[in-house]
This record gives sequence, C-alpha cells and structure tokens, in this order.
Amino acid sequence: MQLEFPDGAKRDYDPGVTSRAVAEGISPSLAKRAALVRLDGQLRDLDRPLETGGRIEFLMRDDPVVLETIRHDASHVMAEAVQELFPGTQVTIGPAIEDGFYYDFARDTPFSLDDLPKIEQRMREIVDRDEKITREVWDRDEAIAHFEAIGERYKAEIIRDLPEGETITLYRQGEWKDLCLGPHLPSTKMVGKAFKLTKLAGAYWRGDHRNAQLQRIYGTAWASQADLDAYLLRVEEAEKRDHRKIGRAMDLFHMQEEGKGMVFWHPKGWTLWRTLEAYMRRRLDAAGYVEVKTPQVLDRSFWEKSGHWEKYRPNMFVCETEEGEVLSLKPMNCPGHVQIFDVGQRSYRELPIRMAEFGACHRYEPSGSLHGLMRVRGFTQDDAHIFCREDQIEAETERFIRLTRMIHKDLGMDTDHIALATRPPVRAGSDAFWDKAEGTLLSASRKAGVEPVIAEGDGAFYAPKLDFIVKDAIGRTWTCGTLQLDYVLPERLGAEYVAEDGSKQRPVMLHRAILGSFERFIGIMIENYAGAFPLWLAPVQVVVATITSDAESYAREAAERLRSAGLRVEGDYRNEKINYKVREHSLAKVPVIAVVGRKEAENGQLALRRLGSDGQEVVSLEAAAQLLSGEALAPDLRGEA
RNA sequence: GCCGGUUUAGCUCAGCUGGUAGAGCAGCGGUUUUGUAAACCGAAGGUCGGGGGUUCGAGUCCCUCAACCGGCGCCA
Repeated sequence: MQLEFPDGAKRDYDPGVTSRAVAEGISPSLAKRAALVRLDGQLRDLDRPLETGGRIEFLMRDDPVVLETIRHDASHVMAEAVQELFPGTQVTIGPAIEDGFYYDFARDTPFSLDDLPKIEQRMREIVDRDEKITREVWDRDEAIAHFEAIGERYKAEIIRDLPEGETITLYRQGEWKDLCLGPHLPSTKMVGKAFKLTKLAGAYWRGDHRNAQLQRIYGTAWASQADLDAYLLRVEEAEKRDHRKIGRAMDLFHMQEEGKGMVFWHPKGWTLWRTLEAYMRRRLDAAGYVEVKTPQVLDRSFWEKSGHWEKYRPNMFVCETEEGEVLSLKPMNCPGHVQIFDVGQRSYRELPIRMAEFGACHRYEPSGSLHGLMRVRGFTQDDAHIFCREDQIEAETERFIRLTRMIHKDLGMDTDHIALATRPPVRAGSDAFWDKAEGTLLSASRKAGVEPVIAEGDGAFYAPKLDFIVKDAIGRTWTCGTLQLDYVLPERLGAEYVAEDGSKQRPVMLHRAILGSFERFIGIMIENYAGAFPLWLAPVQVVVATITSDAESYAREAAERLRSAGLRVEGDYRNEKINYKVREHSLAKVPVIAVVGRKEAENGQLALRRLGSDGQEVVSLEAAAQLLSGEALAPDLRGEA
C-alpha cells in the first residue's frame, strides 16, 4: 500500500504497519513527538495498524486538533482516577467539550467538592505512570458480558443500543478499560498536567430527566500550563463582567427573596431601559409597525380558547378572585394581539399589519432555571406579530432580518449567524407544508444577504423559525431575536380577512422579537460593555466635579446648561480631592467627567475627561454642550442634523 | 424540579478542631479647599438567611425550609 506525505512524497509500506513505525522510519523524534495521525482526513491512533494507504499526516501534541483528544483523554484519566479512589463507581460517558471535558458517573454517595483535589492528584499520578493507551476490537456479546460482569451496566446498555455490526472498540490504559470510539493519545503521559477539575453537577442519564441522575465532574484541560493559566484568567475576567455584580455596583437594579425572578429597577437601570425602549419605539415606528397595549390579566376561558390553558398551564401565574373567578397573568402577548386584529372586518388591503407591544409577561419558570436578568419570571418582550398573507411572508421576513441586524449593530452586537430551525421529528402539517415554509424563510434570508445555518429539527412543532445569534465583546454568543411562522393561532382564534375575491381568508402570523426581553437584553448589554455604556445609553452621561468649593456655583450652572442640552448630568460638589472623585466616577463607568476648578470657573470652561483616557480637553461650556449633546444622540438620530 | 455549593455590617470578605463576632470600603460627624484613579481623625453600625435540635454554652455540630451560585433538565 502507498502512503502520501504532506510534502507530496509517496512511499510503499506493508499493510498492518503502524503509523508509529512509519514515523520511526522517517525520524525517531517524529515518532516520539507525534500524538495522532490523520489518514485521508480521519484521525487515528498512532499505534493502530494501517490497513489501507492514503494521505497521511502526523499531528503533534500542540496541534489544535489534538487538543480535543487531550481533553477526551483527560476525561478517561479522570474516570480511571475516580474508579481507583471510589470503588463501585460506574462509568458512563465522558466527552471533550468546549474548553474542557466531563465524565458522568453513577455512584450512590455523591461526590463533594473536597474530592476534586484528591481526584486531580490521582490523575497526575496516572499521567506519571505513562500508561500505554491501546485500542482493542471486541465481539459485541463478549463486550456486553464483560461490562456486565464488572458491574458496568451503563456501558453494557450503550453497547446494546449500538447498531448491529458496529465495531466495538475498547481502549485500555494500564489496568483500566473503557468503551470508546477513540482516537486516543499513545499514553497517559501525553495528556500532560495542564488540567483542573472545575465543578460538580447532577446530570441525567442520556439527558432525560426521567432517567437516573448521574454525577458529572467537569474539568478543563489544555496543551500547556500557560494555556491553562490564560484560560483561568479569561474566566476570571468574564466573572468581572457579570451583570449581577455590575448591576449592584452601578445601582441599576436588584432582586429579593419575596419576588424571585422579578426585577426592581433602580433609577439608573430604569434610565437605561427607557433609553433603549425609546430607541426601539423610534425604529419600529420607522419600520411601519403600529404599537398596542393589551391586558395583563385575562380570564381562564380566554386561555382555554388560545390553547395555553391546555399546553402552557404549568408555566402560568394563575389567580383566583373572592368570587371564584379564575384568571391568569399573560405569559405571551400573541392571543391578545389577535383580539385586536379580530375587531371589525379586516381587508387584504390592510395587510401586512405589524402589531408591536412592549408586552410585560409573566411565566412561572422552574426555580432552578432562574438566572439574574437572563432568565426571569416577570419580563417585557419587544414583541410584535405581523399579520399577513401567505405571499407576503417572504418580503416581511426579509424586512425583519434587515431591521434586526441594524438594531443589533446599533446596540453593539455583531450578528454571528442566523439559524433556520427546521421540521422537528414530531410535527404537525404535511411535508409539502414544511418544504414551502422552510423554503420561504431560506429564500428571504438569502434576499437579505444572509446564508442561514440549518438547525435540523429545532423548529416548533407547527412551523419553522429563524433565530438570530449575536456575538458579544468577549466572543460569547447569545440568541437574541427570533421570527416564527404561525398558521395555528389565527385558526384557533378565528382571525380572518376579506380577500380580493370577497372570500374570507386566514392571515398568517409571524411572531417576532428583536431583543427578546428587555431584562435579558439589558443583562447581555451590561456584560457586553462591562458596564461602560456608550454615551447615548449611559445612565449618567456626565459628572461635573469640582476641585474646590470656590467653583461650586459655576459648576452648578454648568451642570444646568448641560442638562438643558438634553444630557443626563450629575454634580459632585463634595469636599473631596479631585483624585478621589475621578477614581470614583471612573469606576462607576461614567463616560465623561467635567472637571471644574478655579481656572475653568473664571474662563467659563470645562475640562472634559473621557472614560478610558487620562487626557483632558478644555473647552468652553457652550462648546461642551454642543459637542456632548451631539455625541449623545442615539444611532438612529445621528446624521440628521 | 434534580445534583453539588454558598448565605456573617450597605458592599467585599476574615472568624482554626464549639467559649459568646472582626477588617477594608461605603454611610455618618469633624478637620482639610484640594488640578485628574483612594487626604486625615472619630463615633456608630450585626435577629451571623429563617425555624428547630444537640450542648453548661452554637456563627461554628445535626435536621429542616428558603434564597442565591454552578450544572442538568425545562424554555409549546
């Protein structure tokens, strides 16, 4: 058989030769340093015999591709360590994940955090043992019998569920064996010691909450200690951006026990909200939306009609009056919007109707899923429903994609990608219906200049949807914005319009949101900007800070002038040193500090200091008012003057 | 909802194997009038998350409830 090397050289070998032997033939140091091989694009173990020729490439330990294998192997080393330390623990699965790995174990007594250092220590020993990792092909029944005999019933179950005829491979390292597809590094030594066990968690067997709960141990692993340190630093930096921390420090909002999942917005946080809402309202007005407001609480019979009572009841806040009336806080705005659509007779000429609401909704989310502003029980959606004819879906979708991308950009978020969630396995509607619906969303995306990533099977059971995934300043992605087709609700609630030919027709509804909820989006913005909002969004835009009390009356006058220019201004006239004030307002992420000393007071000036720079520009009060009020315009208002 | 962890002053956190709570910052009072990231002095501030138990004695040990944090699940 013939092997072709990356440099184009071709050489003949006998079938059955291992990659390692091939490497040794080239240079002993290559064989020593190689971690994996790639044969015709497929990763393989170094010691696995080559049966066929092909393009071969040796991958060194520092190759990014190998990193995933290091993590996978680290999970195996961890499993070996755990089974040595805690006999009777069963193994299940342990894959590499982003930045690390985990392994799920079945054990009666739970692990405690104190166990992690012990496990880490044993892992280091296993790395030092330099155990050879070898691949073995087993007979299916023998493999099942083997795992059952040693009490590994989860492994046995995995093999049983593999399709007949699948090659069963076990990997052996030292005394320890695991069912695994591979590939793996040649020895535990190559895993290295740049790993750390990070957290414990419960996880359901096969991800199904009806199954047994296993114990998951998470770890992170890297090719070098430097990479591990860099990662840990990155995690630390991300923690500093935590919106809950910044929200407290900047006095934006708080939450308390009596209202879990409910937000108390403080004056500064609410200023941020109002600024965002005003911006959104202008954008929606300009995009041809009409805004409405629908009731917060509606009778049970209404939710029965909409179908929510049957399907969504566990998530609804239901209340009962003294008279025994049963009502629910709205969990969604859509049924309310259909009520407005349903009043009077609609004509095809009116369509599309783009009906928007900053709709406050309440959902009884499970306690374990609550998370700061990101997942709450009381929230306000930037919701809208587009009622349109079938033939308008594509154009409306395209308009929406363009609008959404513009707004995300204005708010400091780059679009990472748009996902087209297609038909799920269990669904309503014919294949022809799905073909058409998915096709419409796809072609609309392309017309808007976007090629969506297909999220196979992620659609709702009645129609496909588009999700907008944005990327923040530190590379994390968030789903913000969605467009969902709906033929069902108009039907249920009897929405219709009179068509050109006089017949009654059902409109299609497009559910759509750009931010998602204000709460969550503001949380994301806080983390994206790390609290340092651009001038137009900052709750406090300027602090006028005095150096001496002599300058106070001028400073008050200056603050008033800036306010009259539309800026959000605070005055700091305290008896403190300017260093102290600068530090405090800088930490509070105030974009502009206007320093006023004797000089400025005498000359009618301000010394402007911008957040993030230590220079100053001294300008006249009038010029400062002009300059800053211009800079503080929202993105949609710029360039009009 | 499930698993693990946390809960001490407004905030950030100490408090060893049980002996009766402490620091820094903020806030308050005073001194200082200051030129771009922390001036100085002083007084005050706590049902140690709630409830129950063990003990002569509990912030510390046990039980229980809650909230929060990290995951899992959920998010028609």
